[in-house]
Amino acid sequence: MFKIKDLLIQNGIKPTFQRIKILEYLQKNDTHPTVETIYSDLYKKVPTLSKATIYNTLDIFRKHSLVNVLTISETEMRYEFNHGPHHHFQCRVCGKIVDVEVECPHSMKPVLEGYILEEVHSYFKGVCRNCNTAQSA
Amino acid sequence: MFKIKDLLIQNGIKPTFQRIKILEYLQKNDTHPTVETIYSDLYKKVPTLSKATIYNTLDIFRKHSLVNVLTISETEMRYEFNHGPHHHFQCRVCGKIVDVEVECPHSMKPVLEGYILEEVHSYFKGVCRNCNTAQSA
DNA sequence: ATGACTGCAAAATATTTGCATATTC
DNA sequence: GAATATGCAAATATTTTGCAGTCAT
Repeated sequence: MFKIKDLLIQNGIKPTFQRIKILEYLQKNDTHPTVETIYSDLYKKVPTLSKATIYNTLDIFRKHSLVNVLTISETEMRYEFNHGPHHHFQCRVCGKIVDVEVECPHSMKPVLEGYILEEVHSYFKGVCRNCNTAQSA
Repeated sequence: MFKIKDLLIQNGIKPTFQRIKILEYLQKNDTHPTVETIYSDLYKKVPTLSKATIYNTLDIFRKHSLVNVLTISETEMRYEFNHGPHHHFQCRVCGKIVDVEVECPHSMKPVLEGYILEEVHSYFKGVCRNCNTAQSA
């Protein structure tokens, strides 16, 4: 029931109302939202919410690996609930970002001896099925 | 001798002094610079250069696939001369970005039927050899 | 009660735009 | 000479910061 709240406590993060709502939002929405989107959507339920709090909160979540930050967009950051390793595809037409499961060795280690590999990010761009079929029709 | 100039002409881009210098800079420097870095470095030789021109010029180059845009940094864009497909590694300590050759199938197609795949971006983060050995020493 | 969190507003940073001047062919 | 490119400065957009007031435990 209080999974999100417990998750915060487990990570040593004080479970305030705003933090719970923001993390809940990310868990429920796999849309990789911008800060602006999070703000607009949560504003309805949490009218006192400010963007500064969202930025601060996301930064804390990131440090605890509760959320991932995507740099896939060229103009602003996208955030997602951390539900394990996967990649992303952004549609050039509608702009939506979807998760992609890719089997990919990412065999960098043999190439770069002596390097410490900590993060692997991959993303793809193109046209999604919806926009593709819409154009063809 | 005028390879860069010819390259611009071939692409239907008017080869102005600024454009030649910017593209030359990117060809000679594989440091994946920011606009700020390009500006600081070129300012010495091209004192009249403005950042607006750099932004405009890079946008033109991008449209002609002469340069690639990297979103690997969370705060600003990085640019590189387009010398074929490869990936990137950014060091968490020194911030430098290096090219990485990775054999990776990126077998997304079987996963996302009906999608048009146009771009593949992959980047890695961690600690580079220099910073790694420096820390150990 | 106390220490941390929030919200506001201002600041900082990155990028884009409008327009007069300068440059290219 | 005509058209386009440049440079400046202002505008825009995103993210960060300082501080007074509020909230959770």
